[in-house]
Order: sequence, then C-alpha cells, then structure tokens
Amino acid sequence: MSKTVQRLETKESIDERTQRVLRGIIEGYITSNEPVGSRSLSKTLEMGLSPATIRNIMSDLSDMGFLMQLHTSAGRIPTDKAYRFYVDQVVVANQLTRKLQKRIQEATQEGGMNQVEDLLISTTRLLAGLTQFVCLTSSPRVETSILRRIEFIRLSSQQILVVLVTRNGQVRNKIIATTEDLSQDFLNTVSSFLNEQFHNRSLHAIRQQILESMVEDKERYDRLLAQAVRLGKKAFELEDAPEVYIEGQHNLIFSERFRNLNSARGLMDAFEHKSMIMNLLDSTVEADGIQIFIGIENELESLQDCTMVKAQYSDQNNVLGTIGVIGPTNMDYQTVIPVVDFTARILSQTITQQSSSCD
Amino acid sequence: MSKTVQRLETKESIDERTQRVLRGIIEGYITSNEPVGSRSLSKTLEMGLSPATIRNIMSDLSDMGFLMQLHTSAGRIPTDKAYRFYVDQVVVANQLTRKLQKRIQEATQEGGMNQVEDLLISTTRLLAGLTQFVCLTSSPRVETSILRRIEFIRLSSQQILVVLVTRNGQVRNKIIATTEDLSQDFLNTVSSFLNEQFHNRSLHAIRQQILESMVEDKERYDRLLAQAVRLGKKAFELEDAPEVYIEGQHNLIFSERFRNLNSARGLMDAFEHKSMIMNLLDSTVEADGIQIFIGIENELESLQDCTMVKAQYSDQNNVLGTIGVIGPTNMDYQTVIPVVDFTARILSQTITQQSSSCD
DNA sequence: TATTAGCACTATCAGCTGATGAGTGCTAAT
DNA sequence: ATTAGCACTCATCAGCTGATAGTGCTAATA
Repeated sequence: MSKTVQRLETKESIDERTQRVLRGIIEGYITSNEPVGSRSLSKTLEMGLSPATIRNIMSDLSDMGFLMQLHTSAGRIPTDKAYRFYVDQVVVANQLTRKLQKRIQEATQEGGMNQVEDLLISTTRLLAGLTQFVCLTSSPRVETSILRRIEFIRLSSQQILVVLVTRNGQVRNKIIATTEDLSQDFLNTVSSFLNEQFHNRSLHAIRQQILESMVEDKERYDRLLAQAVRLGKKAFELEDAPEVYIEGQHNLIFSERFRNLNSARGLMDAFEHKSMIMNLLDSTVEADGIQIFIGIENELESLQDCTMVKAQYSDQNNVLGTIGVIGPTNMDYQTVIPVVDFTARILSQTITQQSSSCD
Repeated sequence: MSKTVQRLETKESIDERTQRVLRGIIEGYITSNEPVGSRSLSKTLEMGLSPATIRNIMSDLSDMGFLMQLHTSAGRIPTDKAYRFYVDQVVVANQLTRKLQKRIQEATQEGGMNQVEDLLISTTRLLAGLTQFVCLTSSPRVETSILRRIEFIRLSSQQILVVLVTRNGQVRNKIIATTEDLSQDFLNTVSSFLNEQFHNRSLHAIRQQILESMVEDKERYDRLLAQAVRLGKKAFELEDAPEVYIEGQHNLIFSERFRNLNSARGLMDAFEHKSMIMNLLDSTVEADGIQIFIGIENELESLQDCTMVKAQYSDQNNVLGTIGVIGPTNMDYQTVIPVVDFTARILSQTITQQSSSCD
C-alpha cells in the first residue's frame, strides 16, 4: 500500500498543494537568497496553512529530494532537482516587458556594428549587464561559414595579406609569406579566379577541394592555376582558434548573488581556457530553443554550483554559434530564460539581415 | 643648531646605517608581506645591532615619514616615500636572469603572430603571468601610424570593405556603405591612386589633406578624383577607439600579494572604462625609459594603494604605445622593473622588424 | 484523519571575556 | 652611543554567553 503512495508521489504526481509549497520555497529562495523557513512561508503563501503543516510538507519534499538544509536549523533551500521541476513544470514561456525588449533591440542595432565581431562582443556585454551574471558567446565557426569574397593584397616582395570575408560578415586577415615576388595585378587575377571558383561554398569544402586539386596531376597546371592553388591553400589554412567572448567576470566576484558560490576561483581559471569554454558552449545536442543546465547537470565540475542558460543563434540556413549566461542556481529563471532567448533571436535576426544584404 | 641636524637628515643625507635599516625593512616587507619588527630585523640584518637600537632608528625613520604602523604593536611598514627612496637610490639597473630573458623572447617570437594585435595580446598576457599582477597595454594610436597600403573590396552594390594596413603591421577592416554601385575594377583604380598619393604618410595627415581637398573647387574633379576623395574620407574616418589590452585581472582577486588592497572593486570597475585606462597609460611625459608611480603618486584614486610600472614601446621612429603592470606597492621592484623594461624592449624590437620588412 | 499547538532541541551569530604574543617607548645602566 | 629591562598597548584568538530562527516530534483538536 505504502508503495503505491510513494509511486503516486513521484515527479508527475505531487499533489497540488505540495507543488504550491515547493514553488513557494523556490521563489522565496530566488528572491531573498536566504533559506526559507516554515513560519515565513506560511505568511507569504496565504494558503491558510500553519507553519506546522508546512513543516510536514517540507519534510515530505526533503524525503523526495527536492529540498535540503544547510544546517539543522537553517530553513530549507531547493535542490537542483527542485529547480529542474521548477523550470520544466512551472516556468511558462514568459513574455519580456516591452521595455526590456526595446533595450535589447537598441543595443544590438546601435551604429558602427558593421563587423560581426563587434556585434557579438557588444551583445555579450549587454547580456552580462542585464543579468549581472557571466555571459559567454562563441563566434561562428569559420570552418562552416560560406565564402563571400577573398582578396590578396601585396604588402612586400615577401608578404601577402589575405582578406577573407564570409557570408555572415566576418572578416579575417592573415599575412602569408611567399618566396616568389608576385605583382598585385597577378594577385588580382588569382583572387578573381578563386572568387569565381568557390563562390558560395563553405570554407571547409573549399579547403577540401584545394587539397584534392593538389594531388591531381601537377603538369596540367598553368602558372595561374598553380599559384591559385598554392595561395589558396595557405589562405584557407585557418587557425581554427576557437573565438569566445566572455563578459561580466567581475560579477562572479562582486555580485551578491554569487555569494554562495565556493568555486569562483575554479570558474575564473576555467575561463582562461578558451577551448574548454568553446566546448562547453557548443557541445550541444542540436536543439532549437533554449537549453538549461542546472547544477550537477553540468559536466564541468566548477560549474556544478551554477546554472547555465544558453541558446544558439543562426542565420537563415545554419546554426552559427551559442550565447549563454552562467549564474547561480537560484537565478530568476522567469526573467533570465526569456532574456537569453530573446537576445539570441535578435542576434540571429541582425546577422541574417547582414548576410542577406549581399548580392 | 637642531635645525641644521634636521636638514642633514633630509632625503639625501640619511646616514649609511639608517639607510641600511630602512632598506632592510623595505626588503623584509617585500618578501614577507608582513609588518617587520625590531627583533626580527635585528636578526636578519646581521649588523650587530640590538633590537633596541633598531627601535631608535625606526623611530627616527617614522619621524622622517619613511615608516608607519598599522597598529601600535604591529611592526612597521614602509610608506610610499620609502618605496620612492628605494626605487631611486637602491634599485640599480639589475640584470635579468638569462632564463627569464629567454622566456620573454620565446614568448614574443612564437609563431602565428603576424598581426600586431596578436603580438600585443600575447605580450600582455605574458607579463601578467610573469609578474602575477595586472598588465595593461595600449595599442599604437592608429592616428599617427604610417599608411602602408589601402585597398577597397566590393562586397555588394551597397557595401565596400576597406582594408587598411599600417607600416607597423596593424590591419584595420571597415565596411562602408555606398549609394552608387562601384565596380571592383574602378575600386582598384581608386586604391592605387590613393596608395600612390599617400604612401608613407600618417593617417592623421592623410585625413587632413583629404578634408582640405574637399573644400577646394569641386568642379575640377574628374570622376576618379571625386570618388577617391569620397571613399578616402570614409575610409580614414577611423573610430579612434582606444584599444587597450588587459590581462591578469584575476590576480587582483586571488593573488595573496594583493591581500592588503581594499579597492580591488574600484580597480576592476576602472578597467571597464577603456578610455580612462588608455589615458592612464599614455598620459606620460615623453620619457625614454621606465616610469614608476608609487601609491599616491597615481592620479587615479583607486590606484593609490598600488604601484604602476610602465614603459613605452616604439618602432625605429616613433613611440607607439605603453605597456605596464599594476601591483601592490610592496612589489619586488628588483625584478619587476627589469622585466617590464626588457619586455618593452623586446616588443619594440619585434615590431620594428615587422615594419622594416616592407619594401 | 488531517491539522495544529506546544515543546524540546540545535546551529548560528553577535558580543563579551581573558589569555597570549608581538611590538613599542622610555629609562637607567653600560 | 648603545643596550638591557620593564611597563604598556593592541590585535588576535579561543571560549563562553544569550538571543534568534529554525526544526522534529507528540499530543490535542476539528
């Protein structure tokens, strides 16, 4: 008999009243950042329940793994499981206030942002500012971007500057060394050749094809083709340096909301390793909407006291990168989730506009 | 009579023994980061002085403003004045260990650093790592850099990418909008015209001249000239965004050596305002060597518990920017000063090599 | 049977206490 | 001129205190 009761009390079937109490505790802890006790909860809930009754319910919730205590007499705080319940069951697609929407839109559209890099940096900073957490953004993987234009500029007899513009507006510069002195005229011919040949192909695909060309019979090459392949090879040998932008690290130290966090040091250290962060952001089941990792759901150990909320941004065709915030597990999900979501959408929109403005 | 004595005890004329004691206290505090008392000093000094004698000397030094106490019974610590004495009188041009020299050289010369930006960032990081302090670097003011090459690349009917390469290897990209659709061929003509016209001139001078051209009689212009002026104007309208690189901020929080610092928060906040930092670095009497600002010598209030050690770097002709570290006033000057000095020299050297490699 | 009041229990925190120790200043002796 | 000796001053720390805010359990109640 008691078994049945226990089954009934599993995730799906906590009775209404218990749910309301749990929700009250979670929201109480989110707003106050203090453990919540039965007495105060009895007041704020306004369900006409006495502290004693609430204690009983709390006790049950503790047994079910939704609540825990820091010390015997400290009031209770939600566990990661509770936040998961809260996010899945309680938080509904919440509308942002118009005011906030406007603020985000304005910030991303303000002038001088003709380069994707600038746009990403300022968006990252914006989100860090809005949430008062740490914000991370991965830039589009150059690998998969589509070539819009490539150009070679002769700097000296030994140096050539490669300028590479992708469809979504990223501009990459790279200086390559040559042994042979090539005239600017010749370089122009090479670049028009490459532009024609590889228009609208992904950088990855282009590199592949160039490598294949190289193993083909070399004698067939005229000078143009040979140099085109040689220069192209160097140009598309992109450092796949993972570009990540991080803003708001100081919140980790100074913000009151991170007070309970003991691994600030570990996180700061982790942020130094950009490739690890890159991985953190982009190792994602291809998901359309927003993704939330609460506490222990995070793989990275120093993140297990935090929640990461992230969303992908894209142009009209492809996912380009990820933007996310890292905050305390008792963050205000009701606000943070839509903020991240909306920001990612606006970001996608802005980038799409930019890349569609080419002929 | 007593007046004469006081005069004798001014900066220049502290007697040998007193100087040795002062030096002992300063060095003791630098190494231990603890106030130093008469007893322990009597041991480490090995001058055969009893603690009592040392106390007398200490008392004199306090009167002269070289020492102070945090509490009545806490031992003494040097004042800013003492550090100034130490830096001016005691620290002699110290040779770096070969090991350290090598490490700096290797770090700045490691591959893939074909862009000045990368070089600056990695040097900044290096210096932050070596000193365990915060390191700041200002990038060359684009204003004063010499034009090496300018190029226009047609992206679409409304967008043109400007690529601007300076003598010292900085590459700037900017996308400008046009109303008129200009062919790539035409753009090439414009850029060769501009390159010829303005070769080896400073960006600042170029902008001046373009503005002057504009007020001249407009009718004389042929189409090429008109467009060249129009595009040139947009191209050289550089955002004078002060570029500053900051590394090692986490040391401010986590390093034991910053323990006595109460204004970490203020400093972190200051670092957010890049233009202020830029000012801090570059507002410098044009000085050849290294510059040191100890405690209250710093204008910025939140810096007045710190020492800033900075040095300018340059190519063969001009000062380009400044690199500096911010640490506690009781930093190890004997090491830090030569490290900053040497790093700045190597930086200058590397940049000079790069800019001299053009034809 | 579900709820509640009452009570014993417990951990934390702020504030006080006295002991300890490092360091000073002064004075008298060398 | 130097030093030994001594009284004095604080900062720190451990240990104790009462107040507070929370719990769990039990017995009474609707």
